[in-house]
Amino acid sequence: MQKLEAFGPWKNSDLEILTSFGSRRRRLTPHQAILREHDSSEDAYLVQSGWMCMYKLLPDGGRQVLNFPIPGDIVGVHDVDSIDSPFTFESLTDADISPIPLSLLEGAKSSVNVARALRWSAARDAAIMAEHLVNVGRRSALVRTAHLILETALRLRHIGVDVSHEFDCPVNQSWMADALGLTAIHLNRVLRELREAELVTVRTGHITIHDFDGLKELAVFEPEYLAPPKRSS
Amino acid sequence: MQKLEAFGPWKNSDLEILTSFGSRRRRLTPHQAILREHDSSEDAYLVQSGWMCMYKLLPDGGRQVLNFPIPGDIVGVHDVDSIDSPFTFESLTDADISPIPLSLLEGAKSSVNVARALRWSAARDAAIMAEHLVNVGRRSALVRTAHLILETALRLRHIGVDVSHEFDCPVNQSWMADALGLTAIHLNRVLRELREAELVTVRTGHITIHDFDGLKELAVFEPEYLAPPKRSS
DNA sequence: CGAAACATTGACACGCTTCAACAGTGGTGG
DNA sequence: CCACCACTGTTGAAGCGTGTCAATGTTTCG
Repeated sequence: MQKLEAFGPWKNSDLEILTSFGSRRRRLTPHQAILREHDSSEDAYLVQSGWMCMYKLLPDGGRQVLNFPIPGDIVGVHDVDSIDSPFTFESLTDADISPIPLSLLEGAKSSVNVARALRWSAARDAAIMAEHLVNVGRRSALVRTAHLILETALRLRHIGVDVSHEFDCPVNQSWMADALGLTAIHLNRVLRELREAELVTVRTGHITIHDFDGLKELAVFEPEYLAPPKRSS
Repeated sequence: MQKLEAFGPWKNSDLEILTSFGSRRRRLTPHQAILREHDSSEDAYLVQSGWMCMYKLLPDGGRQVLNFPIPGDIVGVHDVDSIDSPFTFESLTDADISPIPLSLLEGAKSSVNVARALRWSAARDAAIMAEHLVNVGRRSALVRTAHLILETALRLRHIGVDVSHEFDCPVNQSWMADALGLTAIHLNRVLRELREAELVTVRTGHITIHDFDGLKELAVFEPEYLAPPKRSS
């Protein structure tokens, strides 16, 4: 809701639709898989609380995390006819998610405002993925890590989390490494560097940012791709 | 059209819509930028002929290629309200593209068949991007390169190019390296390895596959994510 | 013919991975 | 309440894959 504020003003009929997205609800414990690679699903999922994770596995056991969805994110908007999900989708923590039938999602687009919000959400997810690819393909481990931390902080801020100094982040070093295309061991050393540079401290479940500007400068972070939409009225 | 065959049977009204996508047409010479990062655009683009390229630039001059769109691909389906494109979109060769107003694209979804085709196209692009991220994040240079070559071959096959033995590919080593997150120099060595293993030969503008199965095995290539939709009738 | 873009090669440096070991931490059952 | 265990995090040493720098070859095209 926080995330969608900028789309207002909302009509009552719109709000009804948005509420309907949350009508069903599924409570999850950590590491419960909602969707596995090649699974098919008639639902998308709105994350209501908790941290989730989208990833792909390799035959050799390797893992590439695509994204860490947080509350307000919608996951799994695939083609209805396509058989398989391209990724696994599971909980990282206790979490609540709302399955949304894809047919309902399609129908909801009859509201111009809702359609616009969904379009924006999809566009933003694609932009995040593109930036992620740049991160992994073309930035050093240090910069890459700083970038991910900043992106995460900003995404949290957009859903109302105070991130100015420190915030909860249940992503452990293995998972973070698998998002960054690094080994957990090397990530550990990178995190030490960031700590010793007095930029940011990552502890289990918790991130403390000591020097926001310094981090931004190191990461050459340009936040536009995460920006909420301009109020169009 | 070739790509969309599986969506049939098409009604005449559907075909009219598809034809309308190609009504305008813009002819391009190599390395003409259609869209730059942070540009805004009211159009998406249907590639009619030629090879295109989507990429992001870094302040230090680095470049990460996101995709090489080929005929039949639709690029730039962003949120109408969002100000900026997350990537640059330019021609690699002589090319023809059809700008499609996003409003027209939205309107076209009133046809169930067209809407379905567009949904599938978007889902597929996302799947390609996800696989690309896995490639760059978690596979060795050799495997990664093999994978990109196979993906490219298959995408060409889906639009009717005979790819069984050899095919044209105007992507030079610099661009290919920037797609793979490698330096052009190292890619050159990797290509030599692939050639000496008698798997594939990449020459300027041309790729010859000597051993399709060997390549697939090396790349651990799973083609499902590129698959055309199941005929649903 | 000459110039520009592209491809190729060698030597060397460095970032990241690998393997191995150990320390901290939280949860569980005896 | 404590002992134990699983999970997570931390550190060191060594090796390898990829990047960097510099030079040369090759192709294309005006």
